[in-house]
Amino acid sequence: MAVNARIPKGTRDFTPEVMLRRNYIFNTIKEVFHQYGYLPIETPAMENLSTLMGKYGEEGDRLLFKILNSGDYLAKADENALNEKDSNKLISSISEKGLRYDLTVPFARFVVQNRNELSFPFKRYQIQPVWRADRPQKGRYREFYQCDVDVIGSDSLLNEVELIQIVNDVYNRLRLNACFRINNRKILAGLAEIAGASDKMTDMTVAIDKLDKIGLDKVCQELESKDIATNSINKIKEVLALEGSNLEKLNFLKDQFSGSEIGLKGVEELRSVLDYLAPLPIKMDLLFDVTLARGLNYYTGAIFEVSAKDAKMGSITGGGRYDNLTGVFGLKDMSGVGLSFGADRIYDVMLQLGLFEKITNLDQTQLFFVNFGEKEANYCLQLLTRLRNADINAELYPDSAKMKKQMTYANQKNIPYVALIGESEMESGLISLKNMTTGEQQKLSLEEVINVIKR
RNA sequence: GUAGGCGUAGCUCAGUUGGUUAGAGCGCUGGAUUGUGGUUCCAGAGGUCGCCGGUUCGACCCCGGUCGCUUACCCCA
Repeated sequence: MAVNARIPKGTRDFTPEVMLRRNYIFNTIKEVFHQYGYLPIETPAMENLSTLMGKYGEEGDRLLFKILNSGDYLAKADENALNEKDSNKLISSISEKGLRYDLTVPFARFVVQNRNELSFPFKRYQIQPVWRADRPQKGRYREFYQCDVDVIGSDSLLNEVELIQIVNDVYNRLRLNACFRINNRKILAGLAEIAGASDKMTDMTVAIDKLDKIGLDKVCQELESKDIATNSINKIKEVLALEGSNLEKLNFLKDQFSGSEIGLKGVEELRSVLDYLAPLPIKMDLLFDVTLARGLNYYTGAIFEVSAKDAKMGSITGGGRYDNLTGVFGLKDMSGVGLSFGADRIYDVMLQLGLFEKITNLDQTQLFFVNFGEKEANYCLQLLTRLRNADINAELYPDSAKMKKQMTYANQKNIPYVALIGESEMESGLISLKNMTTGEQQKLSLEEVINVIKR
């Protein structure tokens, strides 16, 4: 009985065709990162569960993939938990490792562990898969890639500015129209403060984050259900109704926050960032959005979220500033800011918008040699070496199969040129070169072939 | 964890108020074309209708269960 050839739910295989496109995205992102002085790191797929647990909230713990201990793990299992069938209690005695849930927490662990090797501010990027055990749906996978870029060890707002420029550059290069929304956790804290609901800040942000999805009435309902006072809700409503330009909104909030130090700080931070950016060429929309909250609790300053303007998809990039991410690992006063590009969603959006069609991919085979037989194949090997030395991707069909079969192969691989070398070509020293797009064919010397393909 | 939708050829899907031989397009294989792919024409292969059980003279169709996929909610890239 054959084993079912399947992969786990929410995971994917990537064919060569898909990988060429994915690499185009990854390479574009990397090039921009390099331009701004960020360098790559990698961390292991698995971390100790103690590193991961408790960093993403209760929901996050549930969504962590845990790795069963090696060996006879049941021998050391907590017997009480086992008898009571209490999974949560059992975990710590049978599993001590888990797959990473994002790249930010492993990065914080990395910074603390390697602090003596690093020079600060430390600018790194990291492009690796992460895993989440939630239910897959549109644009959501159980294994997906994040492209994180962070700078840690500097609280300068120039870092925020730089990251916004990076996002702008990446989406310009990918020809994707982006809408960059920005807010500041301190503004949300200020809002909670002037509404007299400071203790309910998390509930408040979670609720108002849903404004564009469920509408104002439902948001107020949710606020009520969280025991937030009616006059607080009215105050919050007033701010949510805010319209106008980014600066108009900031000015309005400045007045509102006269009694909130933290709120004013948030307004000033955001204003500085926008002031820095004003004279710079930013093509994407840049929108101050008071309703932007973002779930992760470790953000303390700016928060960002980017969506594609022409496609229906969740956010394709997100991030923010965190003042104390390394604190839990014993390193205080390390402010950092960063964001993460969701490569899989970017891919889905670009596919949806047909943006891959214009990309000519240089990674593919450029010249294909038909195999006419033993003698001819031997002759081709010499030519292939010279072509590859001239930086031309070239291959020879391994069997002297029927011409039709070989041509079909070249066609399906989308190879633009085919070389035919039989007896007459070997005698003349020329190559019959067929252009697979136009169907034209001519006899050329090797040098001429190189020139035609390089053109 | 909650709630919907869908499982028929390699892929995308049609189908029958339950009736004997289950269809299309694309793809695949062969031929027209033994030194020419893509286009065109001709021919062909390929399905226990997800699985198990029930109702029925008879089930791809109806019912129950089960597995798988998918969408939305929570949450999130």
